[in-house]
Amino acid sequence: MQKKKITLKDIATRAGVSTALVSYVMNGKDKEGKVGKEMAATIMAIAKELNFKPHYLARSLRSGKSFTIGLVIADISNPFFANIARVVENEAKRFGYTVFYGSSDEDAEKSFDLIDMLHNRSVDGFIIVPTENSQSKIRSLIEENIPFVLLDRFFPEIQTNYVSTNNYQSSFDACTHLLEMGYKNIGMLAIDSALHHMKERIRGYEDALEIHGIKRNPHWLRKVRQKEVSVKTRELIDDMLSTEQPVDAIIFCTYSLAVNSLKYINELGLKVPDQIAIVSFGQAELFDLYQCPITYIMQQMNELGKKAVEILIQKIENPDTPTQQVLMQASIIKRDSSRKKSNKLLKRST
Amino acid sequence: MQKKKITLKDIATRAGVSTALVSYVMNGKDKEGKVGKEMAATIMAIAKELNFKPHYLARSLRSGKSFTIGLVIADISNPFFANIARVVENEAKRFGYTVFYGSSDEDAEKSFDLIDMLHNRSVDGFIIVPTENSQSKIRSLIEENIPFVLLDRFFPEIQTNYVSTNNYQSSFDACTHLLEMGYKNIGMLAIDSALHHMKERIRGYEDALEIHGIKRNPHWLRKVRQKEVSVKTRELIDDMLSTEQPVDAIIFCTYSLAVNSLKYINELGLKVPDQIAIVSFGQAELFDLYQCPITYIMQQMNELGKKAVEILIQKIENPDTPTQQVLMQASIIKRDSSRKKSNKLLKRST
DNA sequence: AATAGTAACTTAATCGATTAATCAAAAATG
DNA sequence: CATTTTTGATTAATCGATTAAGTTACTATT
Repeated sequence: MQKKKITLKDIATRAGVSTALVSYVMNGKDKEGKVGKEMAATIMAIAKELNFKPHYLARSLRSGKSFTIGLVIADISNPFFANIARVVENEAKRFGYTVFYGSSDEDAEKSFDLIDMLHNRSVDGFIIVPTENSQSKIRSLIEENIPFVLLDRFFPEIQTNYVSTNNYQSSFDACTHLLEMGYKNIGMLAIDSALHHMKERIRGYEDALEIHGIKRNPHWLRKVRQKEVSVKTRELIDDMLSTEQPVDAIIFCTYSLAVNSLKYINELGLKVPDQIAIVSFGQAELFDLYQCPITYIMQQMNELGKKAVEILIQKIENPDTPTQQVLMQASIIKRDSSRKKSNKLLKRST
Repeated sequence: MQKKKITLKDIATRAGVSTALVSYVMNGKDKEGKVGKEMAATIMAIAKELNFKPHYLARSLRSGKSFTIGLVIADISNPFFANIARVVENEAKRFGYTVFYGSSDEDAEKSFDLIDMLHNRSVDGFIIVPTENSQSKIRSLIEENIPFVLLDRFFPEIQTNYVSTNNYQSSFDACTHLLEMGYKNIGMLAIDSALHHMKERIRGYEDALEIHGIKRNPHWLRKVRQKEVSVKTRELIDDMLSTEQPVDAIIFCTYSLAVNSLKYINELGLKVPDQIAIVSFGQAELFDLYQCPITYIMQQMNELGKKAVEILIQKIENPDTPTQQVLMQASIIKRDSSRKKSNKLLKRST
């Protein structure tokens, strides 16, 4: 149809009025008795006819509000975050906000760039899944008074809004569940990271063993740097299995650890759960499709995403809103991969 | 640090010059001898000191270029598209462009909204994975002279830029591969859609059977509407298996069909490939982790994404660039799920 | 009838950056 | 030395929408 964009001015000219009046009508100020009824109707009609769409950049430039929020997630290839992104997007839309997102790939530098880029594009606020070593940036956001909410992870030493999961409890529950199912040598494969949520997952595991009077074995808890997951996972699993007290169950602390490990377990030909029981953090279709369904810790993705959006928008629209910190409970979805330990001994076929 | 944003004006005031000069320096026009050397240096120094970041909205409003592109994908929960999104993002960044994306969830209406929204936010162009029934919108983009490239799918009746895969060939190859491995009753589970790429996948399958002298059985080719995949898949698989000529191999046309079917095949306790061989479109970690590794058709994701970005940016920067249409070859990754058919007959335990 | 009040618009500044047009001063040219 | 060119900088319009402040013209009030 038309080649150039219709502006307020086009409508104003057509109606023989000023752009201001058109703007008022477009923003519904006519309901407040500021604009004549029939004039308002005329303008609305013309706008509809010309298929007017406001120029958001211009609007934002003038008003200082863009009705956009920046979402910085840690890893888009992790289905948990992909889903969170979708929830955040939908929820934000309900409030009239658009979401721009990017993935930091767990790299602090990259997350800084992303935040800067989004900030330069004038987003009104951020929802951030922070990476290791990103405290400085978070602090500078606070100093610059930019509204934001941390999601899934947070820094206990920094006073910020956050929405996260009680990882200590989840991990404690996971380990307890395995113990109750009759497993005794429970291992944990974790990420070697300073991030609090990871430390909590480890602490929960350790405490559960402790409380149930199980003596921890250093071979059972292995950590690997995020970047090395795909190359180091195998040897760590090997190590867990080849100590004189080999593990009979493993808790995977992240989705990527689970993927890599499950692949290796398949290669080794180990039977789950008879030779090795499994509980994993993260959630994915994959867990339904493995040789046997995998027990996992289900976080309240929908609630996490919604709450984060809610808090952020509150903060954007009223900067005086006090800091809010939410820790949600996760539940453990029990499947075959952690079913009651059978008594018959199965030899591993190495 | 500073609370308010630093603008050109701040720098200009500090340097005792006009904003215009600062703008020239910031845009590197000083290299063209338009600006005095030491003045340029001073301005640069001040900009650095104040940590100046240009206000993109203002810049775009004035210049009419935003250096952003809109990516509309069909379904973010499909790992194929999630990966494409990442490739596009990275490639665009190399050219100085930022990508804003959204998922249409295979819904034409939603894709229109997304496109409009992104257009109102002044993206310079689009990369679109079109949905069924979105021809009208595509045509209007052409009329409005908005640069765009269709990705993964296209409409043969509309003359547009596109980057896609030779789906006919891929499908033909997949079916031929199964025949060569000794399977005779080959089924295909497809999406019931008017989209050309789906029709091509079906045609490739049919032609392969035809050419190898296999008489097609209507029970072997079953289609389901996208929205009904999760509820209808089971009965279609049942049907394929319960006809008097039951299938001994199935080709899944999409990732979601594969996920749902594989889940059901697990439930039925069927052994892959002894009781049912499998080849699937799409690619995902899941295929590595199933009861046996799944043979799949690997599209050149990286090349697809890169080429789409390349064509789009060409079109943006030079609107006279002629239409470009690229069809890439896919390759078939052969795994255990389609290994040579064993002779021993296995009875299905229904 | 004079004044206040209000309904319905318009004016014009503004957001921050870009850029065509212009100008002043210095340098080069004949 | 007068004139043209070049260099280096400024002015001011502009992108499209918002919004405080101002202007009419008309109605209501006393």
